[in-house]
Amino acid sequence: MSDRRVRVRFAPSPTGPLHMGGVRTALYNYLFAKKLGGDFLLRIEDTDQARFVPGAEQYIVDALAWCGISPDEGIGVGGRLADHGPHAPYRQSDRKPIYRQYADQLLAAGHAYFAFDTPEELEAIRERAKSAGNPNWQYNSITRTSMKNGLTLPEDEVSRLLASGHPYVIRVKMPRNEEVKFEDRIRSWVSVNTLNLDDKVLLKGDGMPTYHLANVVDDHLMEISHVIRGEEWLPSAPLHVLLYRFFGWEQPEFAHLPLLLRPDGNGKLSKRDGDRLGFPVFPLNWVNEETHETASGYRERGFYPSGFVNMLAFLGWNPGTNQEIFTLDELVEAFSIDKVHRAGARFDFEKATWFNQQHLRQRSPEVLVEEYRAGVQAEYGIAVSEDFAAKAIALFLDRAEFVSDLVGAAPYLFARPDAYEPQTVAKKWTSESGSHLGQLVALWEATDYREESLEAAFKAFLADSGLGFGAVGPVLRLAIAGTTQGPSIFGVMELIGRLECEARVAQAVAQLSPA
RNA sequence: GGCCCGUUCGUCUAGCGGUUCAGGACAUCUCCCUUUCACGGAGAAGAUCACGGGUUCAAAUCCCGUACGGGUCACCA
Repeated sequence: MSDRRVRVRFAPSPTGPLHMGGVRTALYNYLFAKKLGGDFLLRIEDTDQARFVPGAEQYIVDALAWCGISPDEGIGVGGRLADHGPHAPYRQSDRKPIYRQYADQLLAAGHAYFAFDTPEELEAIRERAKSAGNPNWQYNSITRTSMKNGLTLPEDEVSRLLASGHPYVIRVKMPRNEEVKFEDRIRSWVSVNTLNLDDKVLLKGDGMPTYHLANVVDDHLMEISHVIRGEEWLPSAPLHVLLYRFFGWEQPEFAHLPLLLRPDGNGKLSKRDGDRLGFPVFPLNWVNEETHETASGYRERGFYPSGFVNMLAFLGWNPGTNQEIFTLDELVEAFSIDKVHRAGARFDFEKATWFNQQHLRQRSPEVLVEEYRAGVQAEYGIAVSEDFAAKAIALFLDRAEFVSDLVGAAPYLFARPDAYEPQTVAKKWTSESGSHLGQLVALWEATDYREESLEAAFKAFLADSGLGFGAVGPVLRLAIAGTTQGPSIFGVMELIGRLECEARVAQAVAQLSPA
């Protein structure tokens, strides 16, 4: 549109935890801004005081910080819950005094008017209309002529009502029959006739602006160049276009993002879907203060922010190449708003875990070692060495999607088996098994107890005794790990060491081949 | 219901008038590797590009209808 500096904003309302759809909206804004060398701001839209939820703002800031989506301006810069930037404050409740003058400006220009109808009166009218067969009564260019407002009341009556403190709102005076067109960056031209639009409230009875006024005023004041938001805003975009026109302001470019759909059935993914579908819908855990219920988050589920963000980016966007694994910085480089898909994207948790698996494998070894050690400490209360961690990771990385898999998949690295897989015992453990293991233990005694040596000695034993791998291998696994699943058993043995291995063999023999 | 938006394998998507009887990824299945489980490798199956009309020498790609899906219709964002 113009050559002004790219400035975008993410403007959530603190009515609860931010869900993943919101995070994706923030992400696309961020990617767009960073790709174009612009600014990404976080503004809090808390004009509805009734719906304010304590902790929600902090949650939003924390969630974005975890994802690495860092605001340049507004709230949450540096992960802190404070205003930062030349257009402060960035919390709309703190900007309350600003909006009135703009509503007055519209009033003076004849683009808005006072309305004195109470919520109760409106409710009654809607009820009446509904029973008369009109399910959707609107305060619009037709009905306003029979309502209690600045357009129908005599001037002195309006002044009297205003002076007497009668509650009122300020509504936009929607033009009667006009085609409003704007070019959406993702959907191309969108056009709506004002016949279908109503006289939306701009300034509420409590003096607070509604979203429509606040968003237009703030976007203008904060020099926002592109409004990138969810598709649920598309129906009210024409109103916003009209407001820019009424104010005589340059209109930002619009881009309405496709919605995230539920994996089951239909409809958009909502906060209420929570854990009901077996996966988190929030980036971070959220504890409901009233019910004390916890809604689970991707972070606590073991996701890396990079994997989570990568997955989100691909829900509705694609670089046009076959590359799917991206870091945040790579996403910035590859991102283009024009490649955002138009249709809603159904979320698939399995693919989400695949993304994390890919990111797990791309972790640097040093970082992974530290994550592993911390995980083992937390899970088993054991401090393992870096060397141990590195070896364990090498052994288990191929079968893990999360760090927690690395830690949790092998409890037998940290404790003796307390049970032996019954099916395998029944199938593989014979009267000879104890003797075989005894001979192996003796053979291994002479080795350095490294994976290769253990395996070599094992093979030599098989050759000498004429036994097949199947006769002894599973038995050995059983004795050491209790299960037949897992990586090279010799690698596991090296890790846990000779003493422990011998003790485990003794335990298995005692339990499975009682003398 | 009105208005708006959308519709390519089960899912996420590539494709922006011809070189595509549609490519990739996840999931599924088969085989190989591994006498385990994974990983990896090779392959298979899976989309008459929602349907119907046009436009064009030529359409998944452009236009119009229809169907279906979604969003939205508050002094909520």
